[in-house]
Amino acid sequence: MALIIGTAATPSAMQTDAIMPARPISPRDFLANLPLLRQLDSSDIERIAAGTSEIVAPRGTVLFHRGDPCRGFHTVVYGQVKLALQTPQGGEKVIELMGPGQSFGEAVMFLDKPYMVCAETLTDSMLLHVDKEVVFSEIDREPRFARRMLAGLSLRLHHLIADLEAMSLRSGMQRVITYLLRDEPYDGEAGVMSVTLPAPKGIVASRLNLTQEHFSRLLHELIEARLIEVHKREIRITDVAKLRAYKA
Amino acid sequence: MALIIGTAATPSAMQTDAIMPARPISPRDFLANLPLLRQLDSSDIERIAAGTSEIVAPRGTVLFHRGDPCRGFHTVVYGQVKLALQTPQGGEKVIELMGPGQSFGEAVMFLDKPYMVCAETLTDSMLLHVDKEVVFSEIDREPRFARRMLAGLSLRLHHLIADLEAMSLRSGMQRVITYLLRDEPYDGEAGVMSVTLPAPKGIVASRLNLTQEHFSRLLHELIEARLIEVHKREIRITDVAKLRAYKA
DNA sequence: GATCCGGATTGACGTATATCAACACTGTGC
DNA sequence: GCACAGTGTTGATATACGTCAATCCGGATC
Repeated sequence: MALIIGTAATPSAMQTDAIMPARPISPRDFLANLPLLRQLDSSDIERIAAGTSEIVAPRGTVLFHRGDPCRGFHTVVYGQVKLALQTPQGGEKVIELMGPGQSFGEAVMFLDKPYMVCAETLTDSMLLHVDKEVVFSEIDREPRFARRMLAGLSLRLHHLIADLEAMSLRSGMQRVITYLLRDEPYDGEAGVMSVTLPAPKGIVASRLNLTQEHFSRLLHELIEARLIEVHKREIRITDVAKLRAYKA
Repeated sequence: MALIIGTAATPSAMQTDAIMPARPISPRDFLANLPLLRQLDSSDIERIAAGTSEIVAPRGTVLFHRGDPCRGFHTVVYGQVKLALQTPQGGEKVIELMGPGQSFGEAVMFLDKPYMVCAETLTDSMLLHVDKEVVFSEIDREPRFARRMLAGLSLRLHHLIADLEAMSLRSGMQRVITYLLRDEPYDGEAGVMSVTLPAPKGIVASRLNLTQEHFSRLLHELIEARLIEVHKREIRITDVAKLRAYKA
């Protein structure tokens, strides 16, 4: 049953509300199925599990603030976590939404700097926290793990650059469209599809660097143009190709 | 003499025009003094040097385009390289300016994806290119190297998030000010200081996500407010504390 | 049902920043 | 000295977006 949770990694497949597994799974099983740790042998997993602690966090829990020191990395078992930047004036900008199977905080772990972002649960959640010490010693012990870690960080960097690109040289409308289409193969003939926003519209808007109001208007422009239909967080795309081409 | 080149790593210390060392240095010496590779023993350096090639590139050379496959990473010996995103419509956004001692392209190396950015020399430059194969085998051989690499990528990620933050929740003016003050200790009593823009104003503007025109206007607003003086690329800051506080 | 609440929408308005176009400066080659 | 190219400035105008404030809607709660 660990598989059910361990593999639901794509954002669009993320459940909106926290779902407890029918039977509780062991941290060990969960760790062993993480992309980062798969293909390590069980003695390695055992060592890592020794440095791992469970965190049960109700909705609205702040896991860490900007400025807190970093003692390891987190991974989501179930629930959803928002990573966000905050301004002194109380504004906030969502960097990323993390769901089951995803992990965060690896990068700061390797630096002697405090967190830059703040992490808060959006739903009741459970996470695992892996101490940096066991990560470091595992890197020394197992080069394959180091390579996985390197690949993981690289991927994060890649996404961050994609975001930077989106924000600096694409319009709000273009950002919305590519967000809706993000895990759609470019030549997919599908025509129609459906996506579910992983969080309230205000949060998604911030993730896209828009105000809630502007996001709302953009969606309605797309509805107006008969390209999508919106019910609550469910968005039906009636013509993928036309949507992709809209004002592009 | 390798030290002279190998240590000039901070952007503000970067020379505007390419300066050839009085005596040419060996790639080996240069590699050995790179932050990434320091404290590796000479046999390691030797192996890496074996996978390294020299690149002499006159101003305006495109080292790689977006979409090109990645065969290793680059490091600047002398000169200056611009990393930029490009829009289909011919627009471009400078991500980073790289000077002597800095390296780029490590992240893509670990992914099976093509470059997202384009790299072009802004001055006559010389670089070293290190093949990914020797990097991978060195990771397997020497965990300290893996950790350095991890730290390097993490730092890059950290900067990228700082950029994202600047672009999404700071005004153009604030971006200019923090750019000017970027390697100034926060409690520095210095009062006055002087920085030299590493590239033509249009390039720096793009780096800050501004148009050249807007950048020009912002600088003139600061001149008007008697906070800075500008001669060509040289900027004298007459009151660091006041500048930092300006419209903050 | 009445009330309340968070989330979402809608409208009127303001503004930071881009765009377009003209021009000024500075050095270089002839 | 003159032409020229690269760079930077300045002004007029446009616009994509944010801000503020007034609802509105659907679901809990009593």
